[in-house]
Amino acid sequence: MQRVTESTSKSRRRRDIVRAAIDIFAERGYFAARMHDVAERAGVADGTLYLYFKGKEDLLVSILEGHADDFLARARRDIAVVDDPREQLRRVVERHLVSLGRDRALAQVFQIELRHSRRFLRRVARGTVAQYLRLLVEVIAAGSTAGVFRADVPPEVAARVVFGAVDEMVTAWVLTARPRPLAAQANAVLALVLQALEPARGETHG
Amino acid sequence: MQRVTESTSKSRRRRDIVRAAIDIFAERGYFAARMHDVAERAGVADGTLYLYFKGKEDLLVSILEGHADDFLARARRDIAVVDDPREQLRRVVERHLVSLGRDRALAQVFQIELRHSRRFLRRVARGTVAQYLRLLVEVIAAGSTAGVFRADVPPEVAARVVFGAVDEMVTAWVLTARPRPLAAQANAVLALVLQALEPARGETHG
Amino acid sequence: MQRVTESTSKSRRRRDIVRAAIDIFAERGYFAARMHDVAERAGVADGTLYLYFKGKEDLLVSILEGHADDFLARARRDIAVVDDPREQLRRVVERHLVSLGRDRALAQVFQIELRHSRRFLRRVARGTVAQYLRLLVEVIAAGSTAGVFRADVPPEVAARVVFGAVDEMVTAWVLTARPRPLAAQANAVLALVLQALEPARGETHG
Amino acid sequence: MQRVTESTSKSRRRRDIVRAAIDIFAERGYFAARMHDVAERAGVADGTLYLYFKGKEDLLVSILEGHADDFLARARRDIAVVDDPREQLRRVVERHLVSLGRDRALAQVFQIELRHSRRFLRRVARGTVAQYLRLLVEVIAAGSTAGVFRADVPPEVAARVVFGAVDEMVTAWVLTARPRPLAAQANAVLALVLQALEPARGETHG
DNA sequence: TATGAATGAGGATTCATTCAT
DNA sequence: GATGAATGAATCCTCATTCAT
Repeated sequence: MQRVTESTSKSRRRRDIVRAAIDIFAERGYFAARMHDVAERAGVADGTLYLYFKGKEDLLVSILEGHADDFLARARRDIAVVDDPREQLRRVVERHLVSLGRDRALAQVFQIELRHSRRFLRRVARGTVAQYLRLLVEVIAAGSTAGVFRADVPPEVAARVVFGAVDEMVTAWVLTARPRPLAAQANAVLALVLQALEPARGETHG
Repeated sequence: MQRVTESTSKSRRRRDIVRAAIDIFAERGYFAARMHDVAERAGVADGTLYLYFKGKEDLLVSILEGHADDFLARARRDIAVVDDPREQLRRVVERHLVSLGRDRALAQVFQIELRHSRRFLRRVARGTVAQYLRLLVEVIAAGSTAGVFRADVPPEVAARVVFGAVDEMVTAWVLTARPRPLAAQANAVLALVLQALEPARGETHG
Repeated sequence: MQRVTESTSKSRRRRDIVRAAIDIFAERGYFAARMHDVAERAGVADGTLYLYFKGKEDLLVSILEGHADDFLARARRDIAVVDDPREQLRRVVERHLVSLGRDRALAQVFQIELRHSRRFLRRVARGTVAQYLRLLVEVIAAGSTAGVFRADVPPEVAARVVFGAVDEMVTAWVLTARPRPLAAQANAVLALVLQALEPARGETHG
Repeated sequence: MQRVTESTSKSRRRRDIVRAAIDIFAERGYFAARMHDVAERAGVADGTLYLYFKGKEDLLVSILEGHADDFLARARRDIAVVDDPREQLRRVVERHLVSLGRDRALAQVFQIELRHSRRFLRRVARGTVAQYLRLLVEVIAAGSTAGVFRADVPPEVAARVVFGAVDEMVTAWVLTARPRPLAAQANAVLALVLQALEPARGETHG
């Protein structure tokens, strides 16, 4: 039992630190943020941060990894519970908008801080975004095969277009002073995205 | 006559510095780039940079403004020479891809360095991107009125979706080690974007 | 009986820690050495070190005291068992070289780590070295009286010259990658030292 | 002319910084010394130190090199002007004691700060001290050949014994609160050293 | 205009030590 | 006694910018 308590207290503290980092990074930006601020917000001493993370950069990466895995897992589950690729796409896009739409500070870190340099942008692009794109490619390819999505555009390009459209909505939302809920825009985006993927009007399946 | 020469030499030097800055920022990233590196590449002394620009940040902003205005002017001209909104959209998107596709260092600065912080991202979003979006909104709205574009989605959302899609293509290209020409992807993106904007199948104009 | 056991186990653990400290200090140097390393090498927890020593500095001082007293006691015994001051000097110098020559890590701590700052150098100089010098002064003064050592040089200076010569041999040995046994140089050093102390050629004891 | 002025002012500033470093290192010790203190003492800004030296360690090494080269050059000249190896040795030892004896702060840096770690001790041992020992070996070997120094002890050992003896005098002087002039001890040390090197009583040359 | 030497603010990180368990 | 997680003080160095020449 003691181990459970220890373990719980340890991961709780870790979570506290990550939360503090998200908020501080979102408030001041990654570069302007001082580790001391993060420690203070988390209610620990400066040195304690280094018992849980290798350094400032590791803290930023941990934010990414901690949330990206979770998002991807949920998105995969979304896909698993329905068959229609159009419905799958709808759910994934909604998940994307809802996930970030409910934590603005986290969204700021994802849309801005995690892309502050080529190195980081690349890390995100090759990690989370790459996995996300693979998911979209699968859905779109399946839709093409099933005849509900067009087949005349490479699914990789289509997936990237979908991602870019949604990602841009999130970025715009993050930059807006007093935005409407992000998820409120889901329907409009989906209307466009789903129509973009429809089989060409004359296109016949088979 | 001398004034002309001086003036010419002056603007030549300015251009040299901006070019050096683009290359250095692209190579090392904005933060890692040192003003000394820029001065050296431009073949001037450190202090000379400050005769032409207020500082490092101004140098970055100048890159944006120097190229954005030009791009926007050309895009407006593109629109002026044809009537069909679909063709207008096609030309603007192509212009976007071609403009950045022919100067990779510049594209890196646009897609990465100019977005390294919320402050800069916002500046771009409220400046160049805002104007670009207005252009797209005009085209899309005109298309809706003309019945060649759907009217059931706010043109602001549609414009942002188009921009996000194209922007994502550019970013992906910038991050690719040995990419195919950026413009080669124009047709696929346009096929998706144009279909996304088509009037809904049952939709009637008027 | 239990007290004996406890006490034994206690001093054993103390010895383990000192040994670990000697080795770690010799390997990494006093400053680079971390208390955590010492604890790990000794097989105890970090906090345990502080049950036996006041701190890092105390650990270093303990190395000095633990071995210096022993060395001085043995040197005094060496002197006690022979009468000829020349033989006494020979034995003390040999003892010096043999003592450090058989524990290279210890020698490194004595020759280097214990002198890393003026404060420490002074501590050694006023403690162990001062006692050692007194011993040499006694021997040399006795030799002068007995007419076997010169009397025209202050015994304090002579003692310091002897110490300096031997100390330098040890330091050189400590810095050599694959040295010959330190004691192998005893004869050459002694030949020089003993001749240095001989009565001047024309000098008569009177 | 301007270049001369520039160059002069530059090397003057360099000298000022080195002087400040010697004094600060001697006062507080290398580790306790803060670069800010050195800058303040030298009358320059913190950053200026880094225009002349790579860092704190380079500053320490520069003290060594700046003075060691000079000392060695002078010692070589001392040797060149007399023929008798005994007189040569006398002059070198006197030079050693006088050089350090006239700048106590410098002597502290040489005897203590430059030996604060195995790395530094080794650097000194392989650099300046090694060259110094070579010098002594030459003198001693020449003396052996000439029959004025004993030949039954390796000149390398003899040189090291001489160095050790003198070095220890300097260290003791550095540690003394209100010492007599260091050079005052030259004669006593030389009396010992020179007698140590005399040909063995029965030894015949050739 | 051009130069480039000088300036000085600013923060991540380490690790000896403590003390609640 | 033993543990080891938590503490927090303390500083070197970089580099954008200035300004005397």
